Amino acid sequence: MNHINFFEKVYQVVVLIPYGRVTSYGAIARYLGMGGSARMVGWAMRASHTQVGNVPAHRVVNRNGMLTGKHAFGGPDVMQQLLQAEGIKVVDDRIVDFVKHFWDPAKELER
DNA sequence: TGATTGACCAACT
DNA sequence: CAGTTGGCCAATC
Repeated sequence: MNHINFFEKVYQVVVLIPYGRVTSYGAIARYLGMGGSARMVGWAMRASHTQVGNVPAHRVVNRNGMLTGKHAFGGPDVMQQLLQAEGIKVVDDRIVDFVKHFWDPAKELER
């Protein structure tokens, strides 16, 4: 029914990320059935933070758990601060125990 | 309108 | 092991 854009789909998934959890661009892209469009997820996120602000984009990082988009939050430390505020430890722009905090939409929402 | 870029990922060399 | 290339889709130049 809704002809939802790729961006809308990404937002829907990202907003469902629980507190203190993180996920990756590729995981979202795969969950949406776009495997290779991981870059678009990042593109959508960057747009989302400027447009809405309700999207916890700081909970979305790359596959290595590295805060690649930190600079898009208006400051190089904002994203790290937000994650640490949720109990996620960040060292050297990378999430500690990333796998432990990792939240896979295809696995949690899935099926 | 064609070419380039972009908060990525995986494979290949 | 590190650098390059291809792929995905959309937005910007």
